[in-house]
Amino acid sequence: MDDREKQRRVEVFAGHCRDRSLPFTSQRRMILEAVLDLDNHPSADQVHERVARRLPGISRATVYRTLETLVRLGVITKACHPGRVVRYDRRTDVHHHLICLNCDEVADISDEHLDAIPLPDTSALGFELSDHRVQLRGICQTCREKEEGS
Amino acid sequence: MDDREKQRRVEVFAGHCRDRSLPFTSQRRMILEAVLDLDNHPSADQVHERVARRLPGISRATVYRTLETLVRLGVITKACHPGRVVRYDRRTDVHHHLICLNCDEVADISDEHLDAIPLPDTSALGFELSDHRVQLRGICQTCREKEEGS
DNA sequence: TTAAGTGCAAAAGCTTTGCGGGTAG
DNA sequence: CTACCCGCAAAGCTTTTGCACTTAA
Repeated sequence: MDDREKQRRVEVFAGHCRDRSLPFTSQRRMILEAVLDLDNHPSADQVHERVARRLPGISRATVYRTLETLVRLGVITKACHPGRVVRYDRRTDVHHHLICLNCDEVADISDEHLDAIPLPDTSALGFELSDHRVQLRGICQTCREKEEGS
Repeated sequence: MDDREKQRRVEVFAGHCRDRSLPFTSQRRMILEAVLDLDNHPSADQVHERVARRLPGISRATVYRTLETLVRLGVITKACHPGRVVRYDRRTDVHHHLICLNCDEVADISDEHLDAIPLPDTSALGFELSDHRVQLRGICQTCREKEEGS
């Protein structure tokens, strides 16, 4: 992500903080910047590792708490995947995922046809629909190469 | 799931065991039956709790190991969701999920239009596509009622 | 000033692993 | 017989929580 877009996203977060009278701390800013730098749907620990390069004393607890705050404010999202750790996604727009059923990795993919599919009416179920994601499930290149090698 | 369908699924698993010379133990059969009984994308611990009703001595380790075996054989699947525990899905056919962004719960939904959407060509990315799922994201009825109440 | 955030350390929750004994085929 | 599974307990990871101190506004 280029610096201009990153700066814009940080400003959006700063605005949310002002609106809600929440302190805009340097830790929070750096945690958001770290998520925006990472394009691999990082776990909290991977975010912590990256932030710690710039701010060596930062606590894991702060990273865990801040990531949940960012999700609650809608600044970032959680990625849906089959694994056992929470993973975050810097993207908040409609996009889709390639999911490897062998290693559980998630990669982004954009496709305008998938963006435009007609969604069913879920109001009868009491479900308030906001948006959608398509998961394309299969085997990633890395895992295929490993299988061939073995 | 009705008993006939359950019986059929158990037979499919028994066949896989015969093909691969794997022991078809009573623990394995009861663990599969428990997953087939549960329609809420249960965690390993929820499966363990249900199996333990019929087989009080069963170990958590056996449940964890057996669920992974069932996934590897393609008898059940893992559900993709935003939470921090692994959750299993008795369904192996194409279907879709309602995902609550508030409580992370997953509910099944079937829709023939979503089943039939055109999938992009991922071969250029080295990704071998097998199938797809659509995640419909929003707020579930339970969470909406809680919000109104507060 | 003060409400909220931060760091630390301990606790809690989920999952995996090593091992001795048991069992399906 | 023999390879594989089972139960147990301990270890390993990820995430949450309580508390004293610090800080943004």
